[in-house]
This record gives sequence, structure tokens and C-alpha cells, in this order.
Amino acid sequence: MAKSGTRIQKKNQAAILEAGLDVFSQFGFRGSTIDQVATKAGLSKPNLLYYFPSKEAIYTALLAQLLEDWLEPLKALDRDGDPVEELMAYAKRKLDMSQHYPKESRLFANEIIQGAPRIGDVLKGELRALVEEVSDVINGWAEAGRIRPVNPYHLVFTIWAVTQHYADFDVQVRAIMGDVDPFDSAERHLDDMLRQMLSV
Amino acid sequence: MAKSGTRIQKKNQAAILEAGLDVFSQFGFRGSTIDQVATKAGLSKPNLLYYFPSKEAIYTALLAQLLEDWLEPLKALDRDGDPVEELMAYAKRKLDMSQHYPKESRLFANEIIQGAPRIGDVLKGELRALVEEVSDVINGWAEAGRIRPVNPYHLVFTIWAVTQHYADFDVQVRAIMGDVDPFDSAERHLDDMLRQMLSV
DNA sequence: CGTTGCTTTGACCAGTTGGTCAAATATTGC
DNA sequence: GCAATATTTGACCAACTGGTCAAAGCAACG
Repeated sequence: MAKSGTRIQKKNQAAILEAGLDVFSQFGFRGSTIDQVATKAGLSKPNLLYYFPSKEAIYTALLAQLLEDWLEPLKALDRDGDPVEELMAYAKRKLDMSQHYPKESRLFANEIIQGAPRIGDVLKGELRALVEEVSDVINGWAEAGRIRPVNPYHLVFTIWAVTQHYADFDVQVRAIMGDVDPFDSAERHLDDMLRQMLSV
Repeated sequence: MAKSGTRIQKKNQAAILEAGLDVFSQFGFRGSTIDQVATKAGLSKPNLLYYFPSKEAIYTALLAQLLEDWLEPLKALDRDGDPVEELMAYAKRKLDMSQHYPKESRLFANEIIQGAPRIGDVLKGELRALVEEVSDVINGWAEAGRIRPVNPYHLVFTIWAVTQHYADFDVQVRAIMGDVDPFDSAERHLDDMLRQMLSV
């Protein structure tokens, strides 16, 4: 997407996307201004618009890039692996993403909360198909007696909800837990929860 | 808050708050306009501003009203009740709120994701104290051997995350599950999950 | 009926917003 | 060093934003 171009183009496009992530993830699309993004990227507004044709273009570029990273871990679920370990590894990976890429998580959350006007099709298409596949795998595991029977959709939702909570509601989590880092204990909790829920 | 006044005042104030909930929960504070709220409330912009002094005032009124309803179920946790039933009843109540008041949930989510600029103090004060109390109760139950030992903070976060997910990410949940109503199966899943996690 | 106070509105304002454009400035390849 | 190209900028614009205000409409009470 942002491949071609001179060094300076690459540098500025990257700076814009990073700044855009900062701003959009905090204020949502409508709540953000080009000027905010430009300033944070160290550019003037017309200069930013030399690299991206519009505010919308920056936002959709971010969203497209994000969606790839978002769907990828789900694809890594291996039906031939150990069921409990596979699911716990997936959850752990999602939790790591919340810890290390919280802005991406919040950008996504903002978009979904606002009704997913730009990625509704991806949700109903690619994501839905992917979850259906995963659902089959989980059901297979359950039928083979390798995990407790669970509703696979809600299991996936639960993993998403819990892991993303630590990114999206970070400020609330920290307000409640104080100075303790939430992620260490969160990982143990998640581990325990899934093991308890899935072990036969 | 909106008690005094004539019938017409009450009617219009209520209409404004309802419209404000609609708009703010979808677009966040900065992404919403007074005009949107006014139109949705069936009023002209100056007329709306006759009842509320500013956009901010509508928003904070909503937030204040919301916070009460939000904290109340937590207070209802009874340390003398049956531990598993108490926690499951709390989770069920939160899930019901997600089902019947999704906009409230999304308004809250928007505010938190954007850094809780207006309710940071409540989070660090009242909410934190409340969760600390609940945490003591849960720890007490665990020490008495009435539930499995769990990290009480993360247990509470898990209940919040999972239940609110069905309101905040409603569009994603429905995109994936299709025409099936998520809430019936979600309730069973939540029930099963908590029982599995907490039963000794 | 008329007056008093509540309600509604059109016109308006200053600041912000997304976006344009021509001109100025840097960079690059020769 | 110079021409071609890429980058940056100040000035600008129309639309929109939150908010004001004086005047008009309306209800109710005597």
C-alpha cells in the first residue's frame, strides 16, 4: 500500500500513519482533525494532504493495515495441535497485542462501537467465515472429547472481550488496580480461566 | 438533576437526553454536534440551548445519570449470599443491561476509550473503592473455601468485559452470528463459564 | 381581554474544519 | 552547476461548529 516512493515519501507516510493512529484511536474518526494528525506527524496540513488525498484516506489505510494483523492470529489456530494449548496460546497472543499495541485495539474498538461503517463488509464476510471455521475446529475438539463442550462463538467472543478489555479500558483498569501492572496477573487469570473452562 | 420545571420542560429535557444518548453513544463527544442532538430531539438548536447551557452540559448530565446505574449492581453483591449465585446474578444483571441499554454501555465505552477525561476521578475514587470492597468479599469467599481461589480484580474485569462486549461490539457479534439472537446463548455460556471457574 | 412569564425561532457571529492552489523551496540526476 | 522533479508552505475558501440574542409566539392567570 505505502510501498512505492522515495525515502522521504516512505518516512512521511509512516509518520502520518503513526500520528493518525495516535489521534484516531483516541478521538475516533469524526472527533479527529487533519491538523491534529499533521502536527503530531511534524508536518503542515497541506503537506500532509500532499501524501494522503483526504482524512478518510489516512483512516482507511490504517484500518486496512490493522485488519490484517487482527485476523492473522485466528488463522494460526491449528486443529492438529493440543486443543487447550492452542486456545490458550491464541488468547495469550491477543493479550500481548493488547499490551503492546493498545492504540490499534482502541482504533478498532472505536470503529466497531460506531457501527463499523467502513468495515461492516469485512466483518460479515471474511471475519465471519474465519470464525465459522474456528468454530468447526472447536466443535470437533469437543466431539472428540478433548475439551469440555462449549459454545465456540461465545468462547471466541470471551477471549476477544477479555483480552481487548485491557487495551480499550486501560485507563479504567489502571484506575482500579493502581500502580500494579495489570498484564502479568491478567495472563495468569486468563490462563486459569481457560484451563478451567476447557479441561475435561 | 432534571427535576424542577413545568411539564414541557421535563418533556423537552427528557427528549434532549434521549437524543443525546443516541448521538453521543455513536459518535463520542467530539464527533457529535448540537444540531444532530437537537434534530433528533425534534427541537431547533437555539431551543435546545434554552434547556441546556452547552453541549458539554448535556453530555455530563448523561454521564452522571449513567454512572449511578452503572455502579449500583456492584453494590448489590451480598457477602452473606451464596458466592457462586451472587456472582452469577451480578453477571446476569450486567448482561441484561447490555441487552436492554446498549447505548448507555457504548456511551460509557466511548468515554473510557478516549481516556475518561471527564470521569477519571470517579474511576480512581468511588469505583476503585467499590471494587476493592468487592475484592475483599471475593477473597473472603475463597479463603473460606466456598469458591475456587481467583484474582478478584480480574474476575470483575472479566465479567465487565464479556457482558459489555455484547453491547459495545454488538454489530460485530451480529455480523458473525447472523440472525440468531446472541443473548440467549450468551447467558448460558456466561453461566457455564462462571460456574466452571468458581465451583470448588 | 390583557399582561406576565415561559418557549421558540431566525439571524447572526467568531472560530474551526476539510480541502485547494499557486508559488516558493529543496532535492535529484545529469 | 542546472534543469527537472519532488516537497513544502502561506493564503485562501466554503461549509460547519458551538453559541448568542433580540424579537416573536404562546400559555395561563387574573
